[in-house]
Amino acid sequence: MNAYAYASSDAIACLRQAGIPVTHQRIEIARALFSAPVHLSADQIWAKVLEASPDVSRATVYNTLRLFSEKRMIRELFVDPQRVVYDSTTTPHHHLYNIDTGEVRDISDDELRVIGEPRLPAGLVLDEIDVIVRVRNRAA
Amino acid sequence: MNAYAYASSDAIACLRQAGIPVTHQRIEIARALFSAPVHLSADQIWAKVLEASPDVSRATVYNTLRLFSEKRMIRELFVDPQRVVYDSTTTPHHHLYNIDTGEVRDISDDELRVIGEPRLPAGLVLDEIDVIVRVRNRAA
DNA sequence: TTAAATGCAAAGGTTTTGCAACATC
DNA sequence: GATGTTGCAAAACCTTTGCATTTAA
Repeated sequence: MNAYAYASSDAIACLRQAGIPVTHQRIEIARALFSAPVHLSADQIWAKVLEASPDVSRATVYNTLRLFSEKRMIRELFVDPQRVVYDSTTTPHHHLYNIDTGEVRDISDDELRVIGEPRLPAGLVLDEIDVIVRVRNRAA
Repeated sequence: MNAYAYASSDAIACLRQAGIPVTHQRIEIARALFSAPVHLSADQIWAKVLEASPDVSRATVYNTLRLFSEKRMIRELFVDPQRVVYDSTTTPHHHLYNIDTGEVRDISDDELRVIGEPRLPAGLVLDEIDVIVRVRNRAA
């Protein structure tokens, strides 16, 4: 047992609901993500997982994060071209990205709202709308 | 001379206005970008440049695109984690990204509007707001 | 002439992949 | 026992960097 607020049993239920076969590694990755709202890179999540369970490989973390994204358990953020950030919150909201520090913060859906319906060309289906507010530290 | 609608003299004027020293390579890269509105990756732009001028290196294209972005002559789009797309249009607008094909299209500013002012934490300055509408081909 | 830009090739970092070993049901 | 998952290491990918050479003003 470790100090996570999110228990293994919760993770197992979550995986089952998503239709993902349960494994020890997937449980630990889910716990690293869902114990609290996080915005982390794959390697940061790997580091967190290793603290609780040293026998999880980097490749498994990368592949599992992709799987979780496909199942809509988490959201991929492309804030920086060289590193994907995973967001453990999937309810609709937007993001504030600090270019100087790399920090990602959530913006609530009612603080910033997207108005209008994009005319989708025929044969296309909406997947999601990403709004990223990029900020810098004062004095660029 | 080649078939570009955007002449070398236009490119030279554009570079001078941005405060960038004029070189043969930068002229060709500007012509590849500004002859028509484009959404292209660095390698795609390199390929276009090579058609007109075979003596431009890949590194110069990458470095020049970063320079142009810093000078706000073009805009960097992070639609996909493994490839930056450069947008030759800098007036405010949003983007439609086809996940299946990789295609990027512009959405006019009045078709989709962002309402609200994000509360910026003290010491932070707004850089820009990116709105990316992600779509798929029907039947995922 | 002199500072700056370029080209080449190598390094850098993140992510994916192939295949044997393993765990789960 | 059968199918799917994992681990390892290597490969793949895009992008940046160091340094000698060349170019532009």
